[in-house]
Amino acid sequence: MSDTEIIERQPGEAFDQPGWVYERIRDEIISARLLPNERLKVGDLAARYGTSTNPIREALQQLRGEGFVVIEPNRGARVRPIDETFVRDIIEIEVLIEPALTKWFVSIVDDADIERLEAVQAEIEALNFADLAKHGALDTRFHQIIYDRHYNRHAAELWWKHREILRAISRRFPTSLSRRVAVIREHRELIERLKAQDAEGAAAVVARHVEGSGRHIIEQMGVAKRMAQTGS
Amino acid sequence: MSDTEIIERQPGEAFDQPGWVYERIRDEIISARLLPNERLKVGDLAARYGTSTNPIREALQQLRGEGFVVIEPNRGARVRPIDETFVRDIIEIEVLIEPALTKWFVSIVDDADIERLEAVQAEIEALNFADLAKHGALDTRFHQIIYDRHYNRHAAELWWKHREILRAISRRFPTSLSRRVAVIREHRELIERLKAQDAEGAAAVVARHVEGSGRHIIEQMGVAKRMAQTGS
DNA sequence: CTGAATGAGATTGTACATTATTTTTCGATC
DNA sequence: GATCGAAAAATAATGTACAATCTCATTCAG
Repeated sequence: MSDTEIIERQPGEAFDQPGWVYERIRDEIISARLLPNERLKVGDLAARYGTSTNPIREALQQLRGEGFVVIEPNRGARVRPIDETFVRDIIEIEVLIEPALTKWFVSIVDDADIERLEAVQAEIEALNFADLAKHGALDTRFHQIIYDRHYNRHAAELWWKHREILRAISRRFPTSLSRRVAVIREHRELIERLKAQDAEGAAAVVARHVEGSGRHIIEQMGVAKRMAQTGS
Repeated sequence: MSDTEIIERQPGEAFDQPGWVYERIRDEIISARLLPNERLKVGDLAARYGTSTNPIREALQQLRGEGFVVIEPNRGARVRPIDETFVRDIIEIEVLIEPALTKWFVSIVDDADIERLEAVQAEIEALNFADLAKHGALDTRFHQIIYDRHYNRHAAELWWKHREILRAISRRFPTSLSRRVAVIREHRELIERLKAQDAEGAAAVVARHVEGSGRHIIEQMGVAKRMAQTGS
């Protein structure tokens, strides 16, 4: 572990429910505060989070199930690297899934859906990327309107899981100007296609949207990596 | 829990490694011996498997991460239903992913790959569904040849996870004659398309193959359900 | 009949014992 | 004197036992 600070459990926040340790470790992995392939010793983590070892062990098992951690028998847990390759892999899957989900949405979309999409989109444009975390939340909500109603819960969950990873990663980086423009434009285009009941067109827009988002994140990760190499 | 038999840990088998409890519970969920939505009490399970509660708790957390179990805070774990809907959802995702993986495979396939595929296919045809479990293993190996070499490890893992679920489910049911014929035919077709470097054709065959496999499993599940209703 | 108190049952957290692995030490051999 | 290897100590994972907390059902007073 790079630094050995102790994380306090403050009663005010959501630090009481079982599972708060899981949230923290997961966040530290995704946000790269825990380095790729770093060993995760239950003793260390327990001291760090001020708990006994059991909550740590259970959190690590859950993270293993989700693929964030690799555990070898009798040898403990390691951080699975969240690198450009990982993002590329996720994006490739999303490029397949999201258009498919969108296509079906066209067949059930109604006026209320459109209104909600336009409302969120208006918020996004009003915010104009001033607050990255908030933008991420809004953008998630935008797409969630489309995917939440889908009958395929498994696919929607998979999207959600991938979404959270990508959101956590991109929280670390600025959004380029060209990307900002593209996001706004593609969202508007998507709404238009949905209004026009154009399933193929909507799917195509989403595919571009996802791919562009992935490319942008990977680029930013590359920049950050080069900065880290030359900087320190 | 329907029956309260105690599962012995026999040293001969793989019953010693940490994680053997996980395997067992997972298997019992997929094979429907643990009923959908059934409560999973750590105390009961510990008694059943002859361990203390910790291994159970960790297994449940891992299963939660994988989506087989749902845990509510302070209310314990429940079996996520593995029903027709679940299978349909998985298949829909696989219909998207597997053709994409196959397409890429066409661009790197060599003679050795083809030979391996043909060898496994020969084994499958020789066995001719005489042993369902063995057929499942062979069929998995067949497709694994194609997916294992893919650069997108995340997609390959997803396929593997889905594959294991479907294999465990279909292990419970017989394979209809028409499905047997279709499996053999489609495998042969796939090999032909791969030989011909026909990416689109290969992808189309795989899409049909996956869809047919899903349809068959769902049908069998429906039959079994109706039998259970009238039978008992 | 409603609703708060109570108690059983189950989950979650803590402490410790056991077992496996890794590192270190020490001695034999080249 | 250096190096390789085996034994032993240290470190960490895994398993067991138990305490504390939460939930839910039941009971009993108003």
